[in-house]
Amino acid sequence: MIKHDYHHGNLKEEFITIAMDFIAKEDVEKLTLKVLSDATGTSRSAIYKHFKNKDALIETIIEKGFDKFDAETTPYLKDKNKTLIDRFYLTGKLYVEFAKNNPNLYRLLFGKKYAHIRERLLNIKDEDCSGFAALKKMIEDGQKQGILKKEDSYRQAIVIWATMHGISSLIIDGFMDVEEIYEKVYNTLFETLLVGLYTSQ
Amino acid sequence: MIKHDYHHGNLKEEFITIAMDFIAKEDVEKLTLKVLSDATGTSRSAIYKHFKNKDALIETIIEKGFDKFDAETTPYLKDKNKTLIDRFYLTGKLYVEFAKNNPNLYRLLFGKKYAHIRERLLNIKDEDCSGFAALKKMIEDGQKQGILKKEDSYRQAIVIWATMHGISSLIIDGFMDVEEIYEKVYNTLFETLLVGLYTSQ
DNA sequence: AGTTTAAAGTAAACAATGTTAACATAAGAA
DNA sequence: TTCTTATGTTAACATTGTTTACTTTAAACT
Repeated sequence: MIKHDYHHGNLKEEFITIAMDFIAKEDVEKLTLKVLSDATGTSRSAIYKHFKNKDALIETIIEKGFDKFDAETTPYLKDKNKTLIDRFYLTGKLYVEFAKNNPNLYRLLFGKKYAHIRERLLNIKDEDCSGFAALKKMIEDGQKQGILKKEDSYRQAIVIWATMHGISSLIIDGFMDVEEIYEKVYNTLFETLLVGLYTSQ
Repeated sequence: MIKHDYHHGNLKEEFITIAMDFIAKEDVEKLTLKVLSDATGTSRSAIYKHFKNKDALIETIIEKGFDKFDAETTPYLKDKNKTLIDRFYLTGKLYVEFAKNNPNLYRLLFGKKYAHIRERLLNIKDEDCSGFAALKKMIEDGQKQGILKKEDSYRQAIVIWATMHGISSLIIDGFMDVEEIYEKVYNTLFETLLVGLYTSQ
């Protein structure tokens, strides 16, 4: 008598957990429905009782991913015990380290492939777009304190973000021997950015 | 009597042309062998007489892509009629505009998906890696002229590249309303970069 | 010219992919 | 107990890249 184990219990949660764990190790491209069914001991189509389709699972992963991203990169953003410059420096470092430690997830969150899903979930221009909004506020604080040039804070935020995104992408997409030069490059980059945003006011 | 049109003539070249044209419009993910066979009026397996497999075609596309990239982004690099700063400014702009005008190709060249192929074709650290090597030389010129800080030119080149790559990626991967703010963002970014690389020497 | 050979095409089959439809089982409410 | 619904399964589909065996044609060699 074959035991079929119908009614698995918490299969939906298990799919999500397995998918997150998988992406921690391998690219999202390799995450197939077979991977999920094998890992749960179910059939390839079982997932359709819990998600409309594969994209709906990916959407959940992206949501969870942004939660993780926010949790890991924002702790210093509002830390009143640190100077503004330290907060910039440390937050930027957390950003790049998040990408380094979670390359597949970072690409999933910020890449093109699932942009149509991401766009449904967040908009940079929204007030409640936590990370970016907090960065903008920090910049405005810096302007008031006379540390940063009084320019359009949205543009300045984009410039900072673009720089961090650029170095993160180059690292995780295989353009550098990361371990050797990462620290030095980050410091050069941060100094460049800070000085550039500061002077000539 | 069915005319089979055996021996197409220059099928290999046609495959390459069609693939390049396709990528000019749609993402490389959507470039299937069926697209190629339909466009040439051949069968899906015809391509295997001209390329070992699909990756081999992609490799050719990547080679051609880098040729195009170099041709379109390097003209000002060695232009003796312009100041160094103008050369920086204009080259950076050509870089971002290449990405804007060829988003799918840019992603193919600089993304992760085909990094294993790209790595066989070029290495940033090589002397003959035209674009990056030329940038480094330009930076060293700038240092001699006292325009740029005397730091490790490799690191400075990475910082400049990362910044351009970052803004390009954000634009083509759907994080901005490009047309509205592109010019202003680029200028803020360039100024930041230049001032940052200049001062505190 | 006639024959041979190799290049360059085809068609048919494979396994893997996401997805759907029809069916089966188990759990809980009536 | 019976009915309903949630949650599984199996089988089938079209599409993907790829391989194998076969076919046609062009060119090379007597």
